[in-house]
Amino acid sequence: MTEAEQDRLTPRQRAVLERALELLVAGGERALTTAGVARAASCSKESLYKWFGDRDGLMAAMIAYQASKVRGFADDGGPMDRERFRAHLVGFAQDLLEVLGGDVSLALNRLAIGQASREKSRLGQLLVAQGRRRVDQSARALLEAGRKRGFIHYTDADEAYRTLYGLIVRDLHVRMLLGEEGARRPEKIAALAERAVKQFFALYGARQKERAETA
Amino acid sequence: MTEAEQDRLTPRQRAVLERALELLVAGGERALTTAGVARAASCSKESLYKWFGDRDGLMAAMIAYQASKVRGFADDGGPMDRERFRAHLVGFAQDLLEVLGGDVSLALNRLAIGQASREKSRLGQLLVAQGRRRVDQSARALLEAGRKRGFIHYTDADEAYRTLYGLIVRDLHVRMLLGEEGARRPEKIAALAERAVKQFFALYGARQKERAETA
DNA sequence: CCTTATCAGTACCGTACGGTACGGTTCTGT
DNA sequence: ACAGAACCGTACCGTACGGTACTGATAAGG
Repeated sequence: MTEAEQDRLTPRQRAVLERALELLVAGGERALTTAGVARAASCSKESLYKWFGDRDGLMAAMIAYQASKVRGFADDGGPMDRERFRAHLVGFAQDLLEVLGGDVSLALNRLAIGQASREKSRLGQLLVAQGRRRVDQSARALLEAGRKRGFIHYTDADEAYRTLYGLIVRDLHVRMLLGEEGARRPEKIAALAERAVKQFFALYGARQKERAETA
Repeated sequence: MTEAEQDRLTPRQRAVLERALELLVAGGERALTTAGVARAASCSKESLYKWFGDRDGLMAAMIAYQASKVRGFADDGGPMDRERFRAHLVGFAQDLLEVLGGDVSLALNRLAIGQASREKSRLGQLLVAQGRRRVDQSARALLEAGRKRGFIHYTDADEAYRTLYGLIVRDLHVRMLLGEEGARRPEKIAALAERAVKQFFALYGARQKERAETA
């Protein structure tokens, strides 16, 4: 489902997708039945099939709809000193941890992972990737802004971003997906973000560039 | 299912679990039907229910059985200079990436993640955690050995290990779980491991301890 | 040879789900 | 006011699955 089709959703359809997402969050994929969605959203199954084609189409629409709500982190382009850049990175880390740990995000990732084995309907995985790309690209833009101003140094932007991602998320995402209780600690997010950014600067800060890059 | 019960499995039952794992790898959870397992393993459904109780018990047995095959990385305790320690870390990183990217591991993780939402049968998640704990503990022992010999420095072993994990795995595990093609690149494992260990030494090497620890 | 236990194979049952069809109602445009 | 579309609620159908019961074959033990 393209972005153009996405905008073509009527408010009614958006409301249906919201209810469907609630069902998915509450009960996992097994709770996402067409009859259940129709009942919860007070619409007919016939309308569901008319709007979304089939169950796979409904799931794809749910993912695309949710992805359309995740906005990137805009680079205001204004003056930015080193401390402001660092604060931006910490903010990115916090937002990332909050997004990944959100109920809807976890439920949709579980759904997409569950569908990953089926040859057909790989759309789910692609659409989740589309949702992630927004976050990724804004983060890459942020890194590039810091590099141009000389706060950090790298030769491979992708490598640098993935390292930042690893330092922030570690194994938290998978553990949250597995339902591990200790993994979701919203009160720890600030400290996790600070530590990750500190480590990232230790690796990619302009004064230590030789240590992180040379292979 | 405890380790003692695990050993009580007959060769016949192990063979059935092997076939069940093959089915799961080939077709995901939807392919793991009781009739399908019985047919593939040439046993009766009645025997399946006698041995494993129900479908959840079968899945738990599969996870426990597979976890029993994942061995940790033994610390030979012998003399170890800095280079040997580094080589051990690189070897751990390679093994970790290979295990996480294995077909059976991915299939079982997808299965456990799919079951995570259901209140009942959280066993799957716990047993996967048990399987991971073997890897975790041996890695922690390796780090501790390096710390005692002064090659690295940290105050919180858990923090250090999680950082190492993040540097090695980054977002590869989730992307592999999502079925992303570009994520599974066995030929890249060696380079990934080298880079991760290099970055880990930059953060936790004994000479740069103040940069990684002080918050 | 007889008994007993185990197990493969099959048939069966209840349930739940995806998808379709239809009657009745509300909204919309003319 | 009227025609047509959109849509809700429900009933329905085919299928697939989890779980159980039954039958027949095999093999060990006396």
